[in-house]
Amino acid sequence: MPYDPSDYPPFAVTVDLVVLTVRRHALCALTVRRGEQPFQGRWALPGGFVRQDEDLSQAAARELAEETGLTAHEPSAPAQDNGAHLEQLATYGDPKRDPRMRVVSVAHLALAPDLPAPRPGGDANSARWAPVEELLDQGGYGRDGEPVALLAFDHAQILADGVERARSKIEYSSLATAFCPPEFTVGELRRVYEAVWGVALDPRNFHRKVTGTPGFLVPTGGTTTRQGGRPAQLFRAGGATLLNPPMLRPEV
Amino acid sequence: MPYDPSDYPPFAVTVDLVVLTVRRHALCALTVRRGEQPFQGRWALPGGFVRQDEDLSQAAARELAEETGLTAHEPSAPAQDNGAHLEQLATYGDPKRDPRMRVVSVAHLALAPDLPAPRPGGDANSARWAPVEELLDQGGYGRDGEPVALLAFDHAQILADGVERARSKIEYSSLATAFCPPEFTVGELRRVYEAVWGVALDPRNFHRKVTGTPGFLVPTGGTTTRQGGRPAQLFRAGGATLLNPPMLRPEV
DNA sequence: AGTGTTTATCGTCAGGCAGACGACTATGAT
DNA sequence: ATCATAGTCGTCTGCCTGACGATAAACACT
Repeated sequence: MPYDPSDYPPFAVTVDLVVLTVRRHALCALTVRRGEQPFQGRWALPGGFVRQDEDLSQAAARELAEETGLTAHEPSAPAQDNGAHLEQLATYGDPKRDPRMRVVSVAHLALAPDLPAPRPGGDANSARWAPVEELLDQGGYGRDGEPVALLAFDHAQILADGVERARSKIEYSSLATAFCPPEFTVGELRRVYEAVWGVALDPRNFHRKVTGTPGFLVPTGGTTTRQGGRPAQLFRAGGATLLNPPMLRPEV
Repeated sequence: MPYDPSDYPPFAVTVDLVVLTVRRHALCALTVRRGEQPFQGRWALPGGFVRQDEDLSQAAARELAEETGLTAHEPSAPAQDNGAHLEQLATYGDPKRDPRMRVVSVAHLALAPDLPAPRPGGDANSARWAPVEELLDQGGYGRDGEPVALLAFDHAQILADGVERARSKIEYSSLATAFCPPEFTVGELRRVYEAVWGVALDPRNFHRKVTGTPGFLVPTGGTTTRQGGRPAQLFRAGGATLLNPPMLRPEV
């Protein structure tokens, strides 16, 4: 297959972001309102064009910073500072996915703690955290009675893929800590799992499991009572990234 | 971030293929010899440009058919006919990955049985199955004494990612059957796991595990003796795609 | 101060599964 | 006939999980 570098079909390449967080016991995704056609006025995932001189991961990190102020770290490093976890998700290139032209979008998945920077997009009117349940439950109505239309383009599919990635990845990795602040309790981590999976977990078995897995949690020595009830130990994420044996997601 | 559809940085988009099979107890990848600059004469992964009117998965399936004659089926469907498993792997877009221009490559992973069509590329001189161990063991020498140079472009990284995907995915899915012919024995399936993981497995525990997992294997009623020794039952891949609990890869 | 509520943490027990490994079976090779 | 090879069935032990009882330490009442 010889090919001429000067004779190839031109594409536009974008990055789209699935930014997830846990708010009020619900898994939420960052959405922005579109200002132009097509899908004007509809909600969409944040994203933008990849520039000529930047890598895909750089473009994703740049878009994430522009939309949330979060800085990203690589998938290999555990979440130690306030940055968000960022990893490539998948690439979407259906010829008809953008009616204007041929656009290939490299979707990325970002996991962030709840509101380290409470300004999604700077313009609060054009960006919001929406429960993924509402976004994926096609044609429902939001809490404010506003009809929740389908996301623009193929973003509902991208979001669904990102949510599924997050749900499965917290099973066998310590990624759930990316949803937590730098210091957190076992109960807070459990509520993350419960929100992402949409199930209730036994607090006693969960506590045994996460504290018994070497390298998962490192006690900081402090305690907190911010959840009410008996004070709980504070932990940081340990160095382990892969959990073996994994957390088991209850079936059904 | 308003953007003008007529004003965007143009990219070339390609698909590259990591085609894996198991030959002679070794995990092998399909490589082709490059005829042009850059990296002329070096081995590379098969691939090519995405056409203006085709989807990414279509482009990958087309390239796979051109190089091997295999037809692909979707990741959701289990391998029932002679086709190969094909799924998207990841996308590589470093600005310098191709010295000539900005190329974004959407890599795909294909798993095929050993030689259903023994013509890799039609031109036997320009394509070959190479053990991934040689390809990833940088700077070694092949069986014929020829120095095994690094793969062209970033293809060593792409191959490593594809191999890692395959290694982890056969843990929790029935994907290992994609390396087997339509009918196979438990022992043949075990040798697939051993080749992909590079470990030895206990035949008795393996047999108990795979025959005891509902939906993994369906007996055809026939037996074979092609491996020597006592005749073995023949199986087809069952409908189950996810194994729960998963196969456990021995550590270290 | 006492009582109830909430959350955290420790313990116990039974069932399931995996690793180690013995035993037996059915072929082909010598 | 004997051996080598590969397949198949069992047994046993240890670990992990799910179910769930019990205790501990805070706060909000009255």
